[in-house]
Amino acid sequence: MPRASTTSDAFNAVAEPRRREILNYLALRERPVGDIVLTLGLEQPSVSKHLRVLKDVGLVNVRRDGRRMLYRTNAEAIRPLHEWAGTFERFWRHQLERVKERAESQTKK
Amino acid sequence: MPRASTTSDAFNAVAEPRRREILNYLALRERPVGDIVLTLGLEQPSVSKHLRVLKDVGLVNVRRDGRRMLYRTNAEAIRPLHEWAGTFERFWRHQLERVKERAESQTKK
DNA sequence: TTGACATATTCCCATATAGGAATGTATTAT
DNA sequence: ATAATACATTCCTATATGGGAATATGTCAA
Repeated sequence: MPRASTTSDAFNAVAEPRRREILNYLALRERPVGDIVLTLGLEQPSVSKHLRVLKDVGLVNVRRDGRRMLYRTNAEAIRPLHEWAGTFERFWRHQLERVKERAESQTKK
Repeated sequence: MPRASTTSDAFNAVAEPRRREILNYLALRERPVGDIVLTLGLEQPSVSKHLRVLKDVGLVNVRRDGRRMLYRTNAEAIRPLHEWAGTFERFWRHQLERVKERAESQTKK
């Protein structure tokens, strides 16, 4: 069995660094494909393919404006990721405390 | 060019749902491989391979205990994911507000 | 209509996978 | 020493990938 498709969920879609960059870029406001190409320095077909993946998992929305397509990040679709990662917050806090405690006991010595 | 390796970073490593389950299971306390096998109902070699990936990207720590290997989630390694996703929080808040506003104006009508 | 512009799709390919099966390795118990 | 236990690794295979190049589609302008 190969890896799950990039379009199977948000986790797989954002595993690709360029797609994360695109999401960052499109978070503030909608942009045409050409702007992404220029700003991120990728090939146009490459950008279109990444956008296809992002659209398929609902991470971006699109609308047509003349001959341009305006894409925008759908932040809501990133929440599941944030929430899953957030369940570990209390654990890394504990870990940091223990590191601190050790550092303090070292200083006393 | 194929997809980046699962061991290239935390984003790629956690794209696999079983690996996320393993991280959840190992968050509270360290556990031997056999416990993961029984609890998650996976094949032992499969679990070992997933653990290898998680270890390579620093998402779990290991120590030997006799003939058992005790694994534990390193929550700290999940933070980058949480932080990246967190940068979108203000955007989904805005979106929710707009949804609320629309719902309210609908109610008035 | 024809051309220019903006974007999407297709074709090609090398590569990393996840699972299954079989086997290897390390440690303890007898 | 030998067997049993607990994990790890290797070999196999089908499949999805991302980039590059070429081409297709859709929309506006003259």
